[in-house]
Amino acid sequence: MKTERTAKSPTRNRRAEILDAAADLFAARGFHGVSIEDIGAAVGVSGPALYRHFSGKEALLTEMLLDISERLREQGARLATTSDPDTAEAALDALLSGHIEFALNHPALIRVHERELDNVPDQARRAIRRLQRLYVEEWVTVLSELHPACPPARLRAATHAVFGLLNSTPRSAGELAPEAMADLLRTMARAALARL
Amino acid sequence: MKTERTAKSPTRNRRAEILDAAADLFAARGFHGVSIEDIGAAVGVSGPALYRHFSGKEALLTEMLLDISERLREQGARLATTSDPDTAEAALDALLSGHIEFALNHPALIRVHERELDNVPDQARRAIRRLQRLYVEEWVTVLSELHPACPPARLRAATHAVFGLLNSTPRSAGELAPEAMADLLRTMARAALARL
DNA sequence: CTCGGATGTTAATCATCGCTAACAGACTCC
DNA sequence: GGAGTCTGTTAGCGATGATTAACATCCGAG
Repeated sequence: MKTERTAKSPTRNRRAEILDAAADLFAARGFHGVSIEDIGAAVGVSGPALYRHFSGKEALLTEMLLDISERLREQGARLATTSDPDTAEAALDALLSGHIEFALNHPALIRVHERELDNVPDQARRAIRRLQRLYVEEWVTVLSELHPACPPARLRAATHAVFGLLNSTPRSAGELAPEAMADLLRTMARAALARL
Repeated sequence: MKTERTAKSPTRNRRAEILDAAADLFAARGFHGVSIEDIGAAVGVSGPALYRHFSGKEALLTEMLLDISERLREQGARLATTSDPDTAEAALDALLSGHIEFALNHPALIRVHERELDNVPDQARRAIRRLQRLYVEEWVTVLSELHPACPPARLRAATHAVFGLLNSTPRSAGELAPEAMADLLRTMARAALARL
């Protein structure tokens, strides 16, 4: 175990650097609108150097989307259950705040996550969709406690609609200060979900 | 003026056919993910035949986005003023219903409108943005009557957020029947905009 | 030292794509 | 019946882009 961390550390950083840069580029111009050269240039290396870290462009996107979906799902599972198990209200608030924070801190990731799922190979796409579904179900579970009479299909659609609302952040960027934006989104989402 | 209409009618249909097919393809795979060949194949002709109707791929997208933005703006201007000029409530409801109907009837157009603005040439992009801005301002004007104390920046951000909510339709397609979906979206949007 | 792996570089390959060219059938109008 | 326009077709050109190959460099371990 002697030198393991020192040897891998630079690699890890490079990978993360590449993923970050690629996320920004994909968010701005779309997967097909960005070349391997572009991504390389964004991190200061040029072109085929990326193949030392990823097996290809699709693999890069795949890892990005898997990571996002996994983080959201994990966060969802954590927030929906831990905090104050009595009130579903509290759980919903936690989910809301968590999602808003993520969307405000990582607008590029949100955008890519929303737009580029179709460009990932079949098998990985299924895995990503599964994670997304689990995250949605976390919301639906909480919501169904607040609205027992509401059919699940409607709750699911409502959840997607709220995601659309919360994920509007990257499109209205700069209009409002982050805290003001967070407050606005929380207020609107809570109201939207209050009566279903 | 003798033969003008008969000569142009088939052309017009072809153009519309191409725009429709291209909208579906762009919505599904993104502008750069669709080839001229693909679009041609979708309408039963093959490849370069499209150049008889459009000067290029970018021109096709440009016309599509200009048309959408223009339709929304026109609809916005009409609905925000005509119906019951007394109550801003009624105007907001009209805007909401109009937008929901458009989103449900043209999910592909909504998706393209949301995603592909960056792929249109500078000059046209400015024109499209102007139309979008006018449409947003229509909403902001109505909202500012309902919430006089709310700063315009917040109203603008709220409008974008509601668009995000309403435009979530293409992503949660098939979960709910169209009328049920329209009802849900209207309910949620109204609630989200009730308190700002 | 020097060997080996990790990380880059440039040059070349191969496919795809947007677009143009050259040519052909159909229809209208004189 | 032939000229002209509209709408297609196929072949080809030039550019771009993903990926691979072949070749350097650095650096830690033995």
